Amino acid sequence: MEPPRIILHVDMDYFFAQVEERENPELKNKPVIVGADPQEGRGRGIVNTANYIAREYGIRSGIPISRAYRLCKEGVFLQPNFALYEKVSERIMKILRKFAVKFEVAGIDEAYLDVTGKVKDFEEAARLAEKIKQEVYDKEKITCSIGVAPNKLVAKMASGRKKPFGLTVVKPEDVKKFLAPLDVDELYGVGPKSAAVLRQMNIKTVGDLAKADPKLLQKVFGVIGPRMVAAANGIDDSPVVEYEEAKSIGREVTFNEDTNNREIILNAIDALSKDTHEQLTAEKLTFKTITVKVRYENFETHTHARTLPFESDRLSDIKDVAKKLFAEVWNGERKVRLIGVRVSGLEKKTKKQKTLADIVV
DNA sequence: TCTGGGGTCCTAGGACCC
DNA sequence: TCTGGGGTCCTAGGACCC
Repeated sequence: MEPPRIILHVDMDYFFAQVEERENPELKNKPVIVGADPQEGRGRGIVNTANYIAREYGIRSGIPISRAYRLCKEGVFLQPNFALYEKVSERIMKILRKFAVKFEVAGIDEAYLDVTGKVKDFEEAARLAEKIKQEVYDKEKITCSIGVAPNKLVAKMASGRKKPFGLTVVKPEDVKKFLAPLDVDELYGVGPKSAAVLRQMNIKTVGDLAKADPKLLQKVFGVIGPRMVAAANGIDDSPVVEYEEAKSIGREVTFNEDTNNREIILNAIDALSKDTHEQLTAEKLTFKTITVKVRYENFETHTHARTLPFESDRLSDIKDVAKKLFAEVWNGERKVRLIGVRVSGLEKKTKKQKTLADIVV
């Protein structure tokens, strides 16, 4: 028998708002909401993070900023300062990395650490997790919560159980009884749509899902059906991986007001193409496929894509094709809420690729 | 109540090739 | 005279995650 892996999931507590509190301690006793500009209740967009005081008003990540404003007019509403959060995040990741045998960044405020072999058992892992929490706090004055478990899935589910500055350890023999009472929509990978279908099948808790017939779920959900049953049983072999190449890069904007002004939309496509191209250049990547995304005022969303007969690194290819694609789908009248540009079919740049694009054009 | 912006993975149909 | 089977690429849409 293989010894169990020991995986930590580190999750910064209410990260964006906590960084803002650290920069400006006066915020600590106030409801702080980081997200889109509320514009006195007319603003678009959503709440990114709210501190615990704001949560007492019913404010949560993901709710419309206009609703958050109505719930708490006296709150401190801040627009996200991503450059700052990224700097803080990088420093914290550097601290975390040195404790791990294998290390994986999972977004700006989360990471997985595989510490198998570095600690002898889950008791020692728990002591290590406490040490990590303390060091992050001492050096960066940011609290985080940690889940310790035999795999990433359970570690992730565990880190959110006690917050803030919490630690939850789930030993291999306790995995099933840890998961079973949770509501089915709390399982990683089960969103609102799947949860609604599961509830109709009378599968309400993760324990119910663990006992369900994988064949039946495969009929209803396809390949993710049996995977959901495995997850409900706490089974997850996915490794902690250091880094993976991006498969696509893109930018999108929601307009302040829905618009059918061609010039405004085309200017936005120019700007989005330029931003996308800058990242592409920075990462020395070429692309083959350009995709335009259009969302109308009723939230109806369409994508339209074209693949080039060659690998390109040129901004003009993104702009020209994106505009052409947009012209092909837009009737010139419908009001547009969001426009997006994305490139995929990415390859690391090599010397010789350039010539092919030059021959074709 | 009115729904951001960055992504990933899966499905399904059609074109095309052997 | 009724029209295989497998594989890959492309496109569009949808669920999900942070």
